[in-house]
Amino acid sequence: MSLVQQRLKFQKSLASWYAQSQRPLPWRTQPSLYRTVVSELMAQQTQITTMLPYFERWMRRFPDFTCLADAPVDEVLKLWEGLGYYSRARNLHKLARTWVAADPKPRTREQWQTMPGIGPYTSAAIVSIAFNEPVAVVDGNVVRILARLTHDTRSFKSNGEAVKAFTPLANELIYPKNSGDHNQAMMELGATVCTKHQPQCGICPVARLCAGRHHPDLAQIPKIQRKATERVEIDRAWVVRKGAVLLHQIPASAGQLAGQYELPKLDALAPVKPTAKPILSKSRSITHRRIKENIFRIEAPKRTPHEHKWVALDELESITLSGPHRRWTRVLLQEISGARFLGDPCAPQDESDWPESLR
DNA sequence: AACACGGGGAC
DNA sequence: GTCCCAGTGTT
Repeated sequence: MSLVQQRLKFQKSLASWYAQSQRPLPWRTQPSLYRTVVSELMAQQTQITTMLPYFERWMRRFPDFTCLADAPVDEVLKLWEGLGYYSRARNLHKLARTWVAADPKPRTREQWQTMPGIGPYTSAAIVSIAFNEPVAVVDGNVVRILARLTHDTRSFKSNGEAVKAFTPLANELIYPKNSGDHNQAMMELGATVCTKHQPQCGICPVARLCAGRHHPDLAQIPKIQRKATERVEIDRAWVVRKGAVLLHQIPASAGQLAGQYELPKLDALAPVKPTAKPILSKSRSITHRRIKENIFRIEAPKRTPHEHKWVALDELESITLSGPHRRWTRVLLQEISGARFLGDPCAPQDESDWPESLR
């Protein structure tokens, strides 16, 4: 008997488990279209426990589409600060303005998918939860559950391949009378029972329908190939003179961050690496690369190198620091100037947010 | 199809 | 350290 043939049992077992065992998340206990949209955007690539306090704070400040649409973008970004993937906040803000202006309001999946920040996953989540449209969501949780239920040991080239592979089955299994809860139940099961590490088959409501249940390799499913993480280390210089900081302007010929400013690379200014420890070390990830940046405090060079420029503090608001360095450059700037970069949503406002080395 | 985009939780 | 998280937009 295939899983699809037993889908009624599957749906029923899942639904009654979800009714009893779901976590009381704020967009479930007090549902609305707006809260559904905000929660789905915030939850993209972000664990629920991480975004939960942000969601509560957001709802206090922006309780509905209109309040959000009326807010300045800087304030929107400020409340998103720390969550990462800031284009989500910009898109959510744009979406609110679009939604308020729309008449009639978007309703179908196709209409929602034209909204900024809304792709195949989020459009399915919104229309199934808010409008009971029978469309399956397929995220990392659903892929993991379905691969294990069918004991699918294939190796997928990417997450996108895996999502594509399991979308038809996910749609076969959906419970059309309550597709919103069905979708949320699938994700809840993946988040709390069918977890990547140590799946809790003993309490799984659909264990008896699971082909992978008794296989020792269950926790290795699904197999999704990842590019090896490449590690890169970059040393940068922190040079201050008379209330100005030395920055490097990325050439206009550069592809991505052309014209923007960044902290200078250390070897462009100092022939030998300082013996003192860096005043700041931060790592960041971009796709398969892990970049560690060390910032050293050094003395001003005799000559200002090509493409470098002294930027006075009162000019700083008018230049664009390249995204990756923005937050930490502002922190350092704040230290020397004592200024509060109130206009910069990425600048930590409290001393407690500063790195240890600067307090 | 591949890559940029963040920061943190869990192991 | 590693992997992954209620993915989307751009090239």
